[in-house]
Amino acid sequence: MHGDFLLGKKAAVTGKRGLLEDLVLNERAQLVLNSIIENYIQSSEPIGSRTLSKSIGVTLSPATIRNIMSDLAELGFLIQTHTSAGRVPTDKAYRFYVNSLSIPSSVPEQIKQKITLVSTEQGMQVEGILAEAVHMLADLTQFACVVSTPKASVSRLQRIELIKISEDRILVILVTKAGVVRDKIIFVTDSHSQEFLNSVASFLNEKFKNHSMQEIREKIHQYLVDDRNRYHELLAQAVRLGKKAFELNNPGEMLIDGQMNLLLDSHFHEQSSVRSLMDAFNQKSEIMKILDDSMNQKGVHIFIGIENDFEQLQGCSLITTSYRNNQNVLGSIGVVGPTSMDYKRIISIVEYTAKILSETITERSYD
Amino acid sequence: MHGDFLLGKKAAVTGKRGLLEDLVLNERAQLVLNSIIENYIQSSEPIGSRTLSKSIGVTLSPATIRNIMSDLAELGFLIQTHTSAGRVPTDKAYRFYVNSLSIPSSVPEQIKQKITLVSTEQGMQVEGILAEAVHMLADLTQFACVVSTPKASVSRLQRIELIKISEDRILVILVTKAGVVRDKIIFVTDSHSQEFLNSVASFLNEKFKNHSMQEIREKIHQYLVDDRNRYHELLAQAVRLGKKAFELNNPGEMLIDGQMNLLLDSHFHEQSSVRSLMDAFNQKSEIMKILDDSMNQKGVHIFIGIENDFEQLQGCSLITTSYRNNQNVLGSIGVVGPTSMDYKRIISIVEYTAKILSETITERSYD
DNA sequence: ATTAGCACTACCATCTAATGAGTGCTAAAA
DNA sequence: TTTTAGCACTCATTAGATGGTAGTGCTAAT
Repeated sequence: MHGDFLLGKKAAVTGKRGLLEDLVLNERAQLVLNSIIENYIQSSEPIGSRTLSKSIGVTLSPATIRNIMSDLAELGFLIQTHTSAGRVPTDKAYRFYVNSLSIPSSVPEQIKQKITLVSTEQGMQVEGILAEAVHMLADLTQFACVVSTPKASVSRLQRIELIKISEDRILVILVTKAGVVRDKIIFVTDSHSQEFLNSVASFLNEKFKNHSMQEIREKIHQYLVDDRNRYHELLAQAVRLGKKAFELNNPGEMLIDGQMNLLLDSHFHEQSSVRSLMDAFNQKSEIMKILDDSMNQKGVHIFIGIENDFEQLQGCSLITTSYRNNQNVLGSIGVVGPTSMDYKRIISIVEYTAKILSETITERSYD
Repeated sequence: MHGDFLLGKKAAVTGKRGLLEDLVLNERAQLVLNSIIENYIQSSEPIGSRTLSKSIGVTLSPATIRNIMSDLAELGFLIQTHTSAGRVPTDKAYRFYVNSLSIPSSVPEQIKQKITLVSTEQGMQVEGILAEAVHMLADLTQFACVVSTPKASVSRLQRIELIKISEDRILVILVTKAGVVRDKIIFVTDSHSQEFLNSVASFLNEKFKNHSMQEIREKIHQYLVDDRNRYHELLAQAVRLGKKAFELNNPGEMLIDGQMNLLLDSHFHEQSSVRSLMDAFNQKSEIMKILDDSMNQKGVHIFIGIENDFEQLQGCSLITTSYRNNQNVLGSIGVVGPTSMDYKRIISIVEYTAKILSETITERSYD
């Protein structure tokens, strides 16, 4: 309870780091900081000492709060837009705040009811379900939302079909266990009859059903290097066509929804930042990278402002988590919003949405 | 020839000052009007008599121009934002202007080079090509662009595949001649072996290949009402499954790109109009209707502001045209921008893009 | 250690010209 | 009769000036 001014002193002594690890001081400073953050999340306006002294639970005079704020500012948790303005939390502050959110807050029943995927009823495919999920998420959060489609490499084969289109073109249709249908055209130098393609397809189906694309590619590679297989006509052709058919050519798609929400959001009304942000969405690759990374780790991932490696996203925060079926992690879904978003709320919504999405997709999986 | 000299006609009818009835003056009024429009398209700022007197080719004093402008205003071609402001063209003026563009202006070589669809190289499908086309169009025009995917009803069957997913689910894959692959799941009450499904599929393929979906649906209907077919086991099942498989369940999709362009466009910076415009895009159905209509008529279609039946689009202009393969008109592609868009330029770009798109898709068609 | 008081800062909304681009009208010139 | 010059007028936009307000930092008293 005592030693409030130790805040600054201790900061100096400990090199401004051990400060908030100190229990006593920590509690009050933390209270003030969290209070500022939550106020700011609500109002989006700089918080002054007077305002805070009223809204905060404990009775602290504005002057006291000013002292604490001053220290917090010195530690880089708060900044002022100008000399006589209130304080605004920095990215560092949000990080601190988010870390302190130990118990994941539950989603209000009212919101839960909104998070349902109706697409199941129709004969809709995975892509459609994802589109619906990301749309719903955008609607609920009023931010931009992204979802990566299931990675081809991890998904396992349900069925392959080869359809002769012309003398040199074959349409390949891959159906994965996760319920994704992919089609692409491969070009061949020598013509095959549809009957022959059928036997190749059934050979491939037999050999590779239930294997992941990654595995299949590896096995095909083995066949290819094994010289003995040359003399088995069907096998040789199957391997040759299979190589092309399973070649990784779909780089993993990403669906975006709610970009407008950001444009209409007051936090992004500085023209320049909006432009580059939209470019970031158009480019896709960088955001894909983030989604891919978050696929491989459990739980919710939070990237706040400057923490983003991708420069154009350094003005926003990202909240992502993975979705899965009962077998594999398939992809990630996430929200892109201002750094001053309501983390508690958004995190819980993203989490819950991913859960529902996972359940829905599991239902639809072909196992 | 649209020689509708609205100007002259109306002037004659109203006996307006005798000024604009005269052919010579008429020409001059037209010159002034077109000059105002083209100036405004460039600058987006109200055009005053002094400015115009300088920029216009003919030497006319500001005072004279004021007189002409005053008349044009009275005829509803121009309005003033406030008493002492310059004049701004109305929708009626744009319509007049567009009608007077008799010779379709050609696309500059520089732009032509930009309008190429690279997707052909990869084994990309029609949907991908459309996405690329609409993206390119959005990039080039800096407006929002839409394209409708090929209508299922007119496209002809290349191949159908039935894949057993579970006891009660069958994955149907339809490949059309236009190169579109559609998949959907149908639910059945009694289980079939994959072998049986194969025979059903090959039966359907044999019977219906090259027929349009519309025709197929009709034929199936005939089979259904013909009682005799009940006793042919395969036929009966084929018809039953075929009915579900060919059921029109994809309402025709639409791809949108470049919505942001509108949001960043100064003409749409009044919050309210932006909102409703974006809602219009989200709704899709109304815009689809416009695209569908324009599919059935040749050439480029232009809808200026108030001419749009759809209220939320009455603040913009639409320019659409159809694309096709060598057999059928497949869909439409279009641009949505401010009424003050550079019609000459946009029209020619839309036209040329559709041409390239048609060529690309024709190449990829399975004929 | 906390707080009250005070001087100070900077933003913000409001008001007031001053400016300037534009008009309409009239009367003179072509 | 048509065109133009001239003039009075309108109204948006801009730049200063002003008072109010929300905030700070510092100091001295509690």
